Amino acid sequence: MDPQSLQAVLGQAQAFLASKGLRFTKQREALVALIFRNDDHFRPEDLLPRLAKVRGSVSRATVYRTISLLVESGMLREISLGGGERLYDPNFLRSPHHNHLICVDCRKIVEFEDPNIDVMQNCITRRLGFSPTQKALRIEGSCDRLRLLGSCRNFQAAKGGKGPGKRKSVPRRPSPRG
Amino acid sequence: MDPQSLQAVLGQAQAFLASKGLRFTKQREALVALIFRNDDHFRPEDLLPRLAKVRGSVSRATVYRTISLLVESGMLREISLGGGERLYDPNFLRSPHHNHLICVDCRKIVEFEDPNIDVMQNCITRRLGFSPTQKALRIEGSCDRLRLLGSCRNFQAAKGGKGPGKRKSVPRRPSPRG
DNA sequence: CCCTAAATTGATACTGCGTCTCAATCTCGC
DNA sequence: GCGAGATTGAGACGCAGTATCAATTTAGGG
Repeated sequence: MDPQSLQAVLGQAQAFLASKGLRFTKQREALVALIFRNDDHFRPEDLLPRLAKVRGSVSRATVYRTISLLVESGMLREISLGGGERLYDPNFLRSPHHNHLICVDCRKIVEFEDPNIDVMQNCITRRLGFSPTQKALRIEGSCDRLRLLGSCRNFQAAKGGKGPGKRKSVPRRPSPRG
Repeated sequence: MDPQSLQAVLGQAQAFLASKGLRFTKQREALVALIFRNDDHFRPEDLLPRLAKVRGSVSRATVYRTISLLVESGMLREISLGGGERLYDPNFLRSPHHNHLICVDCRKIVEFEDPNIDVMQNCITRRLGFSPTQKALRIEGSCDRLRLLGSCRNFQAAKGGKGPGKRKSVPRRPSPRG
């Protein structure tokens, strides 16, 4: 995200907090800046070490509290992969209608927009007596074509690789087949 | 599930295990019977107390291990709600193509089938270079109409209500707004 | 600038869910 | 009955997230 947009996002967060009589503290500012600096989906736990590098760290409790506020403000949304894993997605500000396609094997996530599926989603939702919320449609698939090109499992490995000590390769897969 | 179908399911489980050189033990049989006796989505932890009533209990580790096997066999599927909550769905044997609509407020789940959305799901999946897996399409909505009729939050309350001591009303909702 | 009320923070304890370990037990085929 | 290998259960363990609470920070009034 370019610096100008980031400023706008910081302003939006500040405005939201102000509207609720809450404060725009240094910790919250640091978190918002970190979250919206790039487009990555993230886990709250991942933010801790990254914060430590930037400023004098922010406590875990504050991270979770701030994320809740951002979700409440609509600036951030939770997306849930399989396996109970949940990530947060900072890209809804730019692209409010996108959905996610997730690879069942490597958990790679691709964002997409599709007006047809939006219509259909609304249709089904209403047919079943629900109200559409413009939220969370998730499709699973297998990116085996990409895997053939070496960009699937390797994609994951590349992200976690050659980093700090703790490298847990493809963490959250049950895979009971010893 | 009628007794005859349940027999068939038990047979299917046994056959799957046999095909892998595994054993159809009393514990596994009890679990399969419990899981497929009715159509409810369930959490593994919920099975423990229910098992205790039926037979001399099965350990937690065995419950999780057996569920993994059933998922591997295709008889059971995981569905993930928001909030990191995951349930298991025993209904794919009967209705292999159904999807889930989930109420963002009360977490009520409605199953539905829709050939159009299946086609579209395949189309999008392929367009993005993935292979369809016939798995997990999840839509979120708000069942506020039902709530007006008193069957949404009350629906949850009714399920947990008037039971044992521990009644945690509408458990897994963050709801940071005091 | 000082003061007070209210919001915020961080350390820590705690919880729930799921996994791992390992010795004891069971089952199958012989 | 025997032995290899599968299975089980108890409990330790780990992780993500929540709750608690004293100490700190901030806004606003005087």
